[in-house]
Amino acid sequence: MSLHPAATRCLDCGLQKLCFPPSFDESALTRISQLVAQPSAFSKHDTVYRLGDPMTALYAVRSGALKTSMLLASGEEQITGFYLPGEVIGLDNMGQSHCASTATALEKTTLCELPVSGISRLSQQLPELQGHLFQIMSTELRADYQRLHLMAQASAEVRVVSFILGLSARQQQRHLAAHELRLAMSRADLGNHLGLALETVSRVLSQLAADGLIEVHGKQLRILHAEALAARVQASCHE
Amino acid sequence: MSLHPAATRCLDCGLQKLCFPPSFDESALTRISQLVAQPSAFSKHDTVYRLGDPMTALYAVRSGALKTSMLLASGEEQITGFYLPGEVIGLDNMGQSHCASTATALEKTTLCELPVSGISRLSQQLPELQGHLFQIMSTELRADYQRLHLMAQASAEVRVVSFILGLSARQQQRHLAAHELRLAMSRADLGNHLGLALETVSRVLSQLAADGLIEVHGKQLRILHAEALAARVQASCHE
DNA sequence: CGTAGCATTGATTCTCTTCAAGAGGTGTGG
DNA sequence: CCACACCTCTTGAAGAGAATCAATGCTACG
Repeated sequence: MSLHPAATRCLDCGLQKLCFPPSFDESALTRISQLVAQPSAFSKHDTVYRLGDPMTALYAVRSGALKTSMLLASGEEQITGFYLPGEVIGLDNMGQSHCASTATALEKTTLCELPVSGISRLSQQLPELQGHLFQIMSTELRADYQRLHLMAQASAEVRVVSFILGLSARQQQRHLAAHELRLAMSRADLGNHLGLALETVSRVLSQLAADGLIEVHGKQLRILHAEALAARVQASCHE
Repeated sequence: MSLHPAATRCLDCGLQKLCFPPSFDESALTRISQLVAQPSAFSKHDTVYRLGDPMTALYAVRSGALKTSMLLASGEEQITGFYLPGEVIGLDNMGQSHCASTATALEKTTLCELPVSGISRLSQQLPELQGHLFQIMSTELRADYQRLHLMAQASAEVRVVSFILGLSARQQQRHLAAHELRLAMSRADLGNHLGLALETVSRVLSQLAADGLIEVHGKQLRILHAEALAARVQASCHE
């Protein structure tokens, strides 16, 4: 048997409400649990899947943090997202035979593996699961549109602030301190993701700190004036 | 032909191969057809759905062209995509009760309406339909990641050239002339979508024309040297 | 034929990138 | 435990590229 049998049961998992909507009943959760293998552990820099790998599963983040990226022919990397506990990675590979992206752990991370074959089969039987999958995929699409807008229109400051506030909101969903963030990724990764040079990211953070809106100590970030930050994002739109 | 009743049967539709993968058999197509209402017609500037509307359907483009956009609180618009015949709009609203985006016709356009309730129900019964939906959603995700990379890293020229080549490829899929494009959208829309000022779009097009790579006459665009264009996109990566 | 909207072109300004140097932190080996 | 090297982050100065402002040209449509 497994080492921590209870931990693999979604019913007992603290992240249940994040992975699945509240509408899921006990029997649905039980059936999903049966698909989930023992959570697997990854260390910093480990890849969960890589560009070109056969697409076998979705993964729900149980602890830690990851980045997903597209590696281009030229060797350039585009970081497409950072993922926290309760979030699902691999959606961009759904329906494909092979992975088009790469997922890399940013720190010690554990993941619940959801085999696609099982998920597809089960979502034939559970309309609410199918609906949920559609929903998280469309949510991902909408989030990307927001980011596209950010990249298209927003200044460096607005991009960074939006990212910080977004991260804060996601932490809050996890019932974690909304004002104490840990930037698991490097400045370079952050810059890549936001379409900025890493120096620019650093400068913006320093400026925000100088203005007394945040405190930064390496990867640790404290939000001092969330409203003032939000105001700066709005400000760029009002003109 | 397109107004003939029989045209609502996917089996008889010339775009069948674009809307659905070849694996769909006759009975599957027939059942999908039964969901599709008579194609509805839209004029330039008509909206198919708007931000906040109840989410009732996906739409397959039958003829014409549309743009989809997110309207932000500030009144700003972010154009998230342009859609051609055989493509499906509304995926970003899947699983949501209300639309988070707006779809606007760029010219005379006809659409096949696919009610979500029917689509959801039918995809419970047809695994290949469910798989296809997952696939087009994930394809949309991957396309957005490409665009994100474009916005994050690429120069104005590369953005415009990538867009042109992408459009050309999509035309080719439709068995249309790959080198004769009609830019149904305005320069402003194009600039918005690519994260550039409309003047910059215009300048880049003029420059490409001056270099003898394309010909531009208003909305009409002819590609003279596809390879040279592709080379310019690559060039920015090799460094 | 004239007007309105869209597109092009030019000049200037500004933001971000790039290049460069130095500081802070971390991990390893002596 | 300290010293050194390595890596990441910060900060500064210069330059490039696109945005903005502004004027003119083109096209379509009543």
